[in-house]
Amino acid sequence: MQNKTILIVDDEAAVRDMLRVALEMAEYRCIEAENAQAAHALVIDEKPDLILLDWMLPDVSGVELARRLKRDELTASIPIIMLTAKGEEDHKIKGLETGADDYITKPFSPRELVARLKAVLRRAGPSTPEEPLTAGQLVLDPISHRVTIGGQAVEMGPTEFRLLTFFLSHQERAYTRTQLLDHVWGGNVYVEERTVDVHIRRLRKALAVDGHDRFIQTVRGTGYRFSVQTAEKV
Amino acid sequence: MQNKTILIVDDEAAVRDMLRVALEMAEYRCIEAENAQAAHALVIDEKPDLILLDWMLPDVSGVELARRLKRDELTASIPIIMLTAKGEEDHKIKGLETGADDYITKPFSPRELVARLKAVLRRAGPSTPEEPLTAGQLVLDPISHRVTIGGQAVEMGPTEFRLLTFFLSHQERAYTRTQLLDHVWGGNVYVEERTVDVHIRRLRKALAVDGHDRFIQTVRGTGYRFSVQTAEKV
DNA sequence: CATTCCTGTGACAAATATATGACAGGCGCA
DNA sequence: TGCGCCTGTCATATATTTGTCACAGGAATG
Repeated sequence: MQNKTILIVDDEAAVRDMLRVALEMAEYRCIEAENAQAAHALVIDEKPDLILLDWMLPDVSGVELARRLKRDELTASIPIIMLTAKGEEDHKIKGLETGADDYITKPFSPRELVARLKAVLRRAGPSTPEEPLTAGQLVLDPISHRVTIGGQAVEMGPTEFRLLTFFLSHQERAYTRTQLLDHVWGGNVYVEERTVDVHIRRLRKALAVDGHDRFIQTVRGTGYRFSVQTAEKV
Repeated sequence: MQNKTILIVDDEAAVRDMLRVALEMAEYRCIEAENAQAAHALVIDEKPDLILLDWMLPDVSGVELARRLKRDELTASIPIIMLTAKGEEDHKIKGLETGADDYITKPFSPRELVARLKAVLRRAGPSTPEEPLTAGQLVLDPISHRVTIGGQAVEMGPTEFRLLTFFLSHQERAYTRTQLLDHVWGGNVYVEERTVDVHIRRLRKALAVDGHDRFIQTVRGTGYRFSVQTAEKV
């Protein structure tokens, strides 16, 4: 099973750390934000599978953030679990009214957290396959699990497919090998960084329909970047 | 990459040796302590970048030590990885609640150790700035790791990129070669001052899209200055 | 104008980083 | 069990980048 990404939003680093470790033990990948603004950016950027949202945040309240996310077409389908402190129980119902899918009262045991999280994820069902991802002539259809360039089918292995999927949803951005390992392989896997090179090469080879790879640029000293601009330019 | 210092705290010499070997192979500098008291002294004295802390120690328990370190202003920011034995799994999360940033269960592979250690260090480290840096027509986008002048892509090596990044965030100010070495190359590297000249030249060449470099001025007898005013003036 | 500093350049060899081709183990499937 | 496809690692080939030099110009100085 592919790793789910959980976004943790809490202003206390200690709480975030605890949550992160508990979740990573359960094989989830975590990303963190300490305020609503950062959280919003991350939601757009990383498309997490679930959001753990603290009731109280320094800038905008968690409730308000939840409301916004649920109102936005793109983010509405992401389940939200609200974290509330003991005294705030009165707001429970409100929390759910704003669109949260569940709430947990602090303090809670890591076990409980993971259990409820799983429940919410299960309820949300298998994340609906999205729209085809494209880059110029290149089209990746998540539903049929197929890749084509100008209508021409392209074959590749599972890892290359995941890599390409990631690249297509994060174009024009340079990633280090480590970041790619985190995102494509999943946080709790330990492989050599050079392995990324090899898979990049395999992907390039697969995409080089006409003998030229114009999609993946190497960023010397850093890593790689997927970009269609450069690709089309030729 | 600059060498990070890791403090190993474990009462068994054999374990310390193993850890040290694994870490030194990965280019880390190691210091060791076999009890909490010695560990505490070393933390103050050496300011390690990360602490590997055994759960069980002869004097004070590792958990307690972690708690103390995290409570102290000076040491709170140092990441801690807790080492636990197989049977102690239940304690894992408790350990994390006390402030550890990650845990590893013994026995573990050296590779896993190094990987998790890197992950923890990475999380603690600074993150890339998000906003593009600009100077007139010149734009450096840290995200895509690209430089353009009036939309036209500009190629340069990693060092030139770092140099330009520095200049763009410190415009209109003259820097000596030594200062540039400190900021762009990183404090403790030994290279000739004249090396800066060469990189300045390379950067100028890269930026001289139209045949003229108007961005970097020479401050005779001192060093260089990046300024867009002069650049635009033509 | 002669001197003495400084900085600009082009060339290099060594150091690094990346691309490639091969390979053995792991896994699923017939 | 045998076969074929994937994967992660290596060792090796290539490609870039880097730090230094030696030398050419230019600028101050007197």
